Amino acid sequence: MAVPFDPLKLENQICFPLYACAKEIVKAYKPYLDELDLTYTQYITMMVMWEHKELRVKEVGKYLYLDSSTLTPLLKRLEEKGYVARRRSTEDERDLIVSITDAGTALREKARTVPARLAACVELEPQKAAELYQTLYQIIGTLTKKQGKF
Amino acid sequence: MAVPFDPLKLENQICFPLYACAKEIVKAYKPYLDELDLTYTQYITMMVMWEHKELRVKEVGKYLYLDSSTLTPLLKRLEEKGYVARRRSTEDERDLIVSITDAGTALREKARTVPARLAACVELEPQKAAELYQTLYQIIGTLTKKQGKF
DNA sequence: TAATATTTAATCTCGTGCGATTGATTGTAG
DNA sequence: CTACAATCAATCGCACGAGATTAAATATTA
Repeated sequence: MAVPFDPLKLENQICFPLYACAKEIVKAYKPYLDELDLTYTQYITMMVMWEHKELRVKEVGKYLYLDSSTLTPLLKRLEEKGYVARRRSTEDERDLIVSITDAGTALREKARTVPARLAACVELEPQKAAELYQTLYQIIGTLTKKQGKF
Repeated sequence: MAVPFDPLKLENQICFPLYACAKEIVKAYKPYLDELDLTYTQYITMMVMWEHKELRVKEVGKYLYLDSSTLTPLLKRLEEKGYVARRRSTEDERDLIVSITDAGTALREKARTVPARLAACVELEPQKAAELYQTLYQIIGTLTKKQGKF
């Protein structure tokens, strides 16, 4: 008896393992990020700030696929921790400029070992990691093109 | 000049595209799930209920990698919508048994076209989808084994 | 220039998610 | 049998994340 393929079964979903995997990875980061007093979203925000030093909220959002409703409170928390500074642009008062502080730059040193420690947790072969990376960005590209905004 | 590989750059992360991709996919589901008056998490919960008809909260959580702090309010919302029923087990009063209702079963018909419509959005080649599926479950397996609970 | 449209960060509401705790129930060991 | 441990769902606090709206500033157009 052939069992018909059921597209509404959880095990036949491609999106569910993606959703679950993302959650489990964020969970895996937690012990390492706790040492830095950062959540995962704050961590990737700091990554963007470490690289660019100074960005408008809009630009941070473009890198992270997040909008101001998420970023505004998050950046305020990072400001409270002393890792970033927030000020209005003088050229265009609509823009809020986020810049890295010395403490923020210093935090980068503490974070240096995080990627390797996380990678050790995930134990993914380089070949598969590369394929995964390519496929994920392909999907992101397809979806964000359709949804506009990015 | 060789540019040194920087593991703290966003573009060198494997976890970030996973996180971003999961979010974009949930966003892509939205228009289709709006028709069913379900969020994504409610949708996958219904998927589990369509398949198993009756489960303890603990078991639902085992399938979805969620615990009662997320599921209890979510299941109450599904109960309000009339898609599931909640009752205490008589054999073990600690267990709460979730069961699908007729309205919940009927909803499955309305949901039938969702997977195909979403797949059309994502536009992923079957070969890549299969690899992605395998890799994601491999990672989930590695992480959940380490983190216990599952 | 004056009215209108656009852009931007911020705010509000709702629904997850997670860690930690609580309280009730059941299982277990002395 | 009784103290103790384990197992549940539920609750609480906090931090996202998205959609919708707001208010201010800037750009565009009539």
